[in-house]
Amino acid sequence: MPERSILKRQVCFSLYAASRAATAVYRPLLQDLGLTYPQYLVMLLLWEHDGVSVRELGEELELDSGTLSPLLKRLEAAGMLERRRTPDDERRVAVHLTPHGAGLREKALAVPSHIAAAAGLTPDGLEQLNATLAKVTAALHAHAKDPAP
Amino acid sequence: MPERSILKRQVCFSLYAASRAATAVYRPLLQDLGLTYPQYLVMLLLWEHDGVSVRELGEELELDSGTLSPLLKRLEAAGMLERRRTPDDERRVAVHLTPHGAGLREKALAVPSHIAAAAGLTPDGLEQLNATLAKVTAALHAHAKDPAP
DNA sequence: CAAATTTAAGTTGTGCACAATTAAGTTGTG
DNA sequence: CACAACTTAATTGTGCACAACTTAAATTTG
Repeated sequence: MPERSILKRQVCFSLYAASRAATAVYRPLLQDLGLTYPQYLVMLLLWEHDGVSVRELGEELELDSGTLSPLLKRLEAAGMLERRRTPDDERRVAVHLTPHGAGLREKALAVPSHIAAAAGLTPDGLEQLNATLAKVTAALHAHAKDPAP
Repeated sequence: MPERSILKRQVCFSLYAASRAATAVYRPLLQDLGLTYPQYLVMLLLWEHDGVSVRELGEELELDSGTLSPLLKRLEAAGMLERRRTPDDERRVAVHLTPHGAGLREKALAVPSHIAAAAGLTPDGLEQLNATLAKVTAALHAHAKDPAP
């Protein structure tokens, strides 16, 4: 029978612990860029597609405006982006990179390989873990919406 | 080549998203017990071994006193536990369940099976994911301590 | 077209995480 | 024994997450 502690037997704790451990590896790397991990995720999206709306960011990150609004405000205060209401739909706020924010991309390119190495998995193992996690997340989301039987 | 977004290709985002999705499934179940997910983790440890110290809780959960002290204070205020400095070493604080806290265990027994079902994995798949995550977390921790080459 | 509904973003309040610091107790060493 | 080094908790301050609510704009509908 498993000798592991009550926590180590629970896959949800493993997720929780792994997620925090990954963020901890990111932290010093991102600190050099002046970013936190959630801020880095926002910047990744903006580097790919400048000018997305707060709603679109929230959809990709699975975060609501209660989290994103203050986060974007901080990034704006740091001079990395600007928020502008879109003229065609005054409800929406489009997020645009400043030159400083756009320039940070170069320095951020080295980050992912660092993390991949730290995880101690082969590229194949990483890919497989990623696929499993995507599947689990989708199943959990489906369940959260309709916590049926 | 992969059509997935910049985020979905990153295993760390998958971890972050999966962890939050799992917590979201826990939330309504634990709300019935008057617990948050981190509080539930603490209670799991106490149900297994009453009277552990704050340091030991922190070691198991990989959390420091900056997180645990206020969390325990809230559980104490809710009447679930008591904190007592140990006589043999006045630095340590032992955490003891109250009858109410101990009694909650029965109601919490149904929780894990709910989550396992929601994750949409076979028991085998869960076990394997758990093992992979444990391995990754250990590798990440090792790297965090010594961010060498 | 006016009222009701829906959508987008922001605000407020609670509870983690975590860095940095503080305070008090214990241990080790000269 | 004295006192430096270490250990344990708690505190302070920042930044997420997330629920609940507010405000304003757009859309739907009677």
